[in-house]
Amino acid sequence: MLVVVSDQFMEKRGELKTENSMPNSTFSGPFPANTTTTTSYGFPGIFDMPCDGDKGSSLGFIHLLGIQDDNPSLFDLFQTPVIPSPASEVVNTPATPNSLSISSSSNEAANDEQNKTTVEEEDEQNQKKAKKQLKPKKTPKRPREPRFAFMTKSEADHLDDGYRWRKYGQKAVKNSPFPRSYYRCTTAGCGVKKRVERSSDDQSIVVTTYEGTHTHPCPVAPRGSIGVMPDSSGFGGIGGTSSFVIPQPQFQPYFHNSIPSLGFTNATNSPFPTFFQERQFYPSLSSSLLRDDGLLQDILPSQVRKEAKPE
DNA sequence: CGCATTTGACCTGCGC
DNA sequence: GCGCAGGTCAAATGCG
Repeated sequence: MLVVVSDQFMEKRGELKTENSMPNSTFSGPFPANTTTTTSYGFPGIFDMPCDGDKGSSLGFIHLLGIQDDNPSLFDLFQTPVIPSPASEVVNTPATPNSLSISSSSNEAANDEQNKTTVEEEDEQNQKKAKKQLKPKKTPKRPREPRFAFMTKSEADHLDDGYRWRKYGQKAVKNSPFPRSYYRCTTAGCGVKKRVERSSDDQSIVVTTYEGTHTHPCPVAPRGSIGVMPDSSGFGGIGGTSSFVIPQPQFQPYFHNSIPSLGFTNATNSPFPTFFQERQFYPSLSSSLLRDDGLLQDILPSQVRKEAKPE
């Protein structure tokens, strides 16, 4: 089971406070196949994610089971790109990029009280200060990149999505026994980041948040991913896969009335999740999905379903 | 040796 | 202003 959520939706709806407000448990499945779930964000939709639980690694592929069509929140928003307004985002940006020096001053003040420090310690502190000061000034607060947060049921924390990531940090998360890991795309010039953490409510659920958009093609075509499988059932052939095409967290007019092209998942920098594109390409699909209990079985060939859900 | 990961320190934003 | 928590940096370390 997987639920995808973009904070742009939430922000547009004014329901996103902080990322930590993500009510993980709200998204936890399984959802009955014919049930529309509305999250606390007012984000209705049903997604199904067959998982490769045996291998503990990851994901087979993503199913968009349906979106409540009479609710504008998701589908309409997907069709209506919500590019964060820099003006609104940067309104409160301090005009002083000197915060670093200010902070250094306070450090010096603090150091003044520590007259017992040895020469070595002072040198070390000076070196640290110098090192800090050598850092390029922090750029003014940037508008936050569009983000996708989604949950996957997996024993593996870091899912192979075809891109190469470097872990650059890990932090303990308040009210959660599990740390949050921070990854950055290793491709030069690509500033996409992602955070990975386990749900404190269900440790089998991994919450992954992507931020930014890849500026390059996927360097490694995920094995058996949606994009590379010849099976064009629309939801990708699967079977023993351990990776998938990660959604590209971007909202672009690209989707609006775009011409369906089944080549969209060719591991390129396609700006949007495959399954959302699918949704866009077949807008009538989910309507029927939601009105009957066909759902997955209506979408997928029986053979694929069998592979997807070996249980 | 080069690259990835770990981890403690630091920076920053936000709420009180 | 202060403290807290999230996010990032970068040196140290590990690994192939």
